[in-house]
Parts: sequence; structure tokens; C-alpha cells
Amino acid sequence: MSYRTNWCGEVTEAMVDGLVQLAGWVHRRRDHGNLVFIDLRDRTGLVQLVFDPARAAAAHATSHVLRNEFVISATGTVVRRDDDRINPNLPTGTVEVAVDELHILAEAKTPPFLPDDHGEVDETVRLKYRYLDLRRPRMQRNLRLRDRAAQSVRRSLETQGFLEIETPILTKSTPEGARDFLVPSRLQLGQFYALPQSPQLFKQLLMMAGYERYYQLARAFRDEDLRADRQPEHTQIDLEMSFVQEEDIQDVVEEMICAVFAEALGIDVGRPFPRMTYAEAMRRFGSDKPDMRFAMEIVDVSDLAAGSEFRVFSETLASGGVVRGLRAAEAGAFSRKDVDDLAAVAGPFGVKGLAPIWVEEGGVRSPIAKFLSQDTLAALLDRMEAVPGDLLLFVADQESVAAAGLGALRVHLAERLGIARSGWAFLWVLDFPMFEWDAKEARFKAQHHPFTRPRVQDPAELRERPAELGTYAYDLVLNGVELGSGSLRVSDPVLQKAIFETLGLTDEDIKAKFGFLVEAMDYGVPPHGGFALGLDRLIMLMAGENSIREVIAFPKTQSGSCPLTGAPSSVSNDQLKELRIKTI
RNA sequence: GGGGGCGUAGUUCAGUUGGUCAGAACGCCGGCCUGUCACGCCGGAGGUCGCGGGUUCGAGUCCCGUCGCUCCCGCCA
Repeated sequence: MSYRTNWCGEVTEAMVDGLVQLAGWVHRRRDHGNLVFIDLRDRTGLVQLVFDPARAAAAHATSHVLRNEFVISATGTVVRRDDDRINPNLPTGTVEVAVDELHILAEAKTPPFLPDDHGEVDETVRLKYRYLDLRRPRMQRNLRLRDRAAQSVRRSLETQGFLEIETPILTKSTPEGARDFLVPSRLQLGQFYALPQSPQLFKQLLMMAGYERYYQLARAFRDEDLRADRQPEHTQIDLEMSFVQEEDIQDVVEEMICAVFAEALGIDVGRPFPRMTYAEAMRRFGSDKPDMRFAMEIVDVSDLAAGSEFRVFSETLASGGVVRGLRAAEAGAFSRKDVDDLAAVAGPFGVKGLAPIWVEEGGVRSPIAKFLSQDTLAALLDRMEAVPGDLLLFVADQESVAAAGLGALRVHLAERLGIARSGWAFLWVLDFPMFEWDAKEARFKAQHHPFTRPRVQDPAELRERPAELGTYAYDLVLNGVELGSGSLRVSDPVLQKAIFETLGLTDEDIKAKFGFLVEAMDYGVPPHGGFALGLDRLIMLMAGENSIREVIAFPKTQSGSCPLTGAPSSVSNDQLKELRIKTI
């Protein structure tokens, strides 16, 4: 038998009097004894079926048996509804299908939750029955959006001259960066593959191989703790280009992003995206991924605080720290307790305390007011652009702590004060530092990755002042979320070796870990660079969701398990024996 | 590794000071219903209060432990 001639969501008034066959799931039934109404659902939407005993006695008799989520196929005539029977809540609400013939293709148990968008269901339950959860309009919408966006990405990059090339999933463990997922090798006992944290090395090799423009919707794996925006495996739009400067790469990404928003959401996000250096972002917003949908900038008042009697200020400044503040507009009603709560937000970033100043008509109220001269206070209020009703919050600490603490506070306050955050605020953050000092391990670590081109050409200079080196590395930020990052790469093998050495790798390490890359660089490296953009995060933002789990068909819980399949799970002793693996 | 929140019917939740506190809504089952559309009306079934231990005359409620989920810090080049 045939199952369908049309999709449920696409039954229109143009088809009135036409014969259609529809197939799908029983979304809801309204059994009036004689007249029976069924909302039939497929992936395109809902349409109402009507079973009338006067029209088709057999089909009507069978319709009493239908329950939620039964799978059926129905043949009938498209009928225009009378004006007073139109359902404005349904896209197909001006028509319905008068059924002549009904086939039950599969019965269904009562589902643990109904696949509609009414009410929240515990996420574990949703994930355990993900195949039911995915029937919900919300999830259908999200996955369709994801599909449209991915297709736009492919079209845009193809148009821009890119080749899609696959790279290995079973590959070599990398020493730097995140923890690897390991896969034991049976053919070489005691040896391991790793799942790629990114196709980084392969895409650089593809540039050396002369492919010039590569891209891939690549799965990347990291064995680290999960968050709302982090999964152990995620999809990135990975691309690499040869004979380019940073602007060329950013142009390609902007063009692609604009195409995605235009084609998937019908939104023009505008180009070019604004740009800001890493240093400026940290200074003004206390974050390398500032949310540019609102202002509330961090203000440095170190020079003014230097003249105060407040010991916390003077001692911090004496030890090379800074004093910076935020102006929380119209937060004057915040209590001392509220300020304590705010301090708790900044606390995890190392901030020891917040110095508040309540700005009121004709004066201020503050525990630190008595340490400030009239002139200093006036200058402070002027610098902060304070008006009565504001609450000013100051942090005295080392620069990195003050920045991060106030940066977190800025976002928290925007949320709490209900500051409007709408629209699509893209931002390029440029010139990330090359290295950051890891105090715990007492060595430099690559801030981006060790293949990033520093803003020096002379290896000797790199060895001399690694801590100060800027790079051709850039992040793309959207609404305070890091969407992706990229860089120009090192194309000089001598410079590349100097970077590895600065990271503390010995010649043997370099040879063992990256020997193949360094060797390839001896055979003609084009200047190249690239970008990797998190597809899950992009779709999450486009869909207005707060977790990437909402835009991934089968995600993991925070402990990395899958309630549906039960993964991870134990394996048989035979499997372990074959790999010579002993469990603890 | 650390901090916060949650766990009661299939689902979402309420449950006060430890004492008829085993409850509601939706869903489910049965009956009635020819214009409903998150149909309506009548009736009914449904519980290891996450699990284990403790305190108590008595624990959903208090204490300890544990498991799971979740948010954040660390971590994520």
C-alpha cells in the first residue's frame, strides 16, 4: 500500500475538494462519540482529521481505537472549514480532512510525556525517551534550524571556493590542550589512538598539500567537564586558507555567518563586524568575550584612588594592582546584603571585596566615603558619570583579578537589573597573547595553540620576551558567547621549533609529538591560517536556547552519560582481554 | 577537585512546627457526547516520598551517607 501523497503541514486551501493521503502520529484525539477529531502530526506540522459515521462508517468505528502516538495513514478529502470553525492557532486551521479510509500502522503505549510544548519535563526523562522528545515542535524546530544553517554554511563556503575534506577520527594523542579520549589499538597492543580535539594538524597539512581552501563540519572530542555550552563531542565549522591575511579569513567567516542568518532566520546581521583587541576587551569589559548588547563599561580609577586614605586602595596600588569600578545605573535601592551577594558573584574570580558608593541627591553614602577627600570624591563621581540613584562598585586587586571579577559582575548586573539585551552583537576580538604563564606547572602555555603566528619573525626575539608577545589570533564573539577562534599559523619551521621550546618541549618531545608537522614544514609551507566555529553554540543562540543540548539530537548529561543508550557502559571480559586491558 | 540548587503518582508540582499529609492538575482507564481543536461532563485506577542508615512513641519533613540530574568555579591550547 502507499502511505501518503502529502505532508500534514502542507495541506492548504488550494487543495480543497482534492483527495489526499496523509501519514503520521496521532497528536491528540477529541472523541465526541459520533464525530471524532484527530490532530495528525508529521514533521511538517498538524492537520485535523474528521471521522464522520455518515461518511465512512468503518473508518469512524476504527477511529475510536486510536490513542496518542498511534501511527496511522488516512485517506480523505480536503474540506474548507466554515468561518466559525477555523482554528487560528493552527497553520492548517482553515481546512481539515474528511477521512474515508483509515489504517493503523502501529499502536503506541502511553508515552511518559506528551510530545507537545506544554510544560517542562525533567531533562533526564526527556533524554531517556529522546525519540519522543524529538517529536516535540521545539526540538523539530531546533533540528530543522540546525539543518538549514549547516546547508547555508556548505553553500556559502562552496561558493567561496572551499573543498570539504574529511580528516581522521582515529588519530594521534596531542600533549597540549584538553584531555584526550583514548582508543586502545588491538593490532598494536599497548598503543592508543586519540579522538581529535580538532582537525588542527590535518588542516594545516592540507594547506601544505596545496588545497588552499579547506572546510569541514567536523566532530571534535574533549574529555573535560561538561557545561550548558560544552559537550564531550561537539561540531565545529572548521576551515583553513592559504596565502591570506587575518582580514581575508575574517571576511570569509563574516560572509558565511551573514548567509546563515539570512537564509536560516531571514535576518540581516550586517557587515563588517566590529573589532577590538584582547587588551581593550579585558580593560573595558573584563572579558575576552564581552557581551556588546549593552554598555556598562568598567572604569579605571587607579589614579584617583591613589589619593585616598583607604588602605585597601593604597596598598593594592602600591603592589602594582589597579582600582576599577562599575556604575550600576538605578541600583541605588540595593541593600548592603545585595552588595554582599554581588561580592559573592565576583568572589570566585579572586575578588576579596566590593567597595560600594550609593549616589544620592546631594551626596553619597558609602563605607569608604570618609577616606576620600571632597575633590577626590567629586572626580570619582565625574569619572564614573554617576547620577543620583546609581550604585558604584569598586574593586582593588591585581589587574587580571579586577578585570575578571568586574567582568562577571557586569554580566550579572545586566541580568539582575533587567538591562535590555536584544539583537545580534557580533565582535571580533583580536591580538590574543601568545603565551600565558602557568604558575602551577611553572611553564608557559599556549593561549590559543602552539601553531599560532606570533607578532615577531625573529625566533630570538620570541625567546627573549615570550610573556609580552601578541599574535595573529582572533575570536568571534556573539552576545557574550565565544563562537569560535582562529589564527594565522606559523609557516617558518625555525620559529615553530622556538615556540615548542618555549612551551618546554624537548627535541625528543617535538619529534615524537609533532615530528610529522615540523618535517612537512621543510617541504614548502604557504602562509596560511584558519578558523573553527562552534556549530552547536551558534545554533543554540539562533534558536534562543540556553543549552547546546537543546540543539543536539542525542546529547550527554553533565556526567557524560546517555540516559537513552546507557553509555558509557562496562564491556565484556573477552573484549578487554583482546585489548590486554585490566580494569581497576 | 570545589560551591549552589533539585529529587513526592506516568508528567509538572503542593505538602506549614516531626503528628489523617499520601494531595492537586494534566495524562491514563471506563461511560456519555455530531463541530471539537490543550474539547466537555460523570466515574475510576495509579505512590519503594531517589536509595541506605540514624534520631524519635512517630520521619516525605530532622541528621549522616550515597546515587542521579542541573548551574557555576577550576578545567576546556
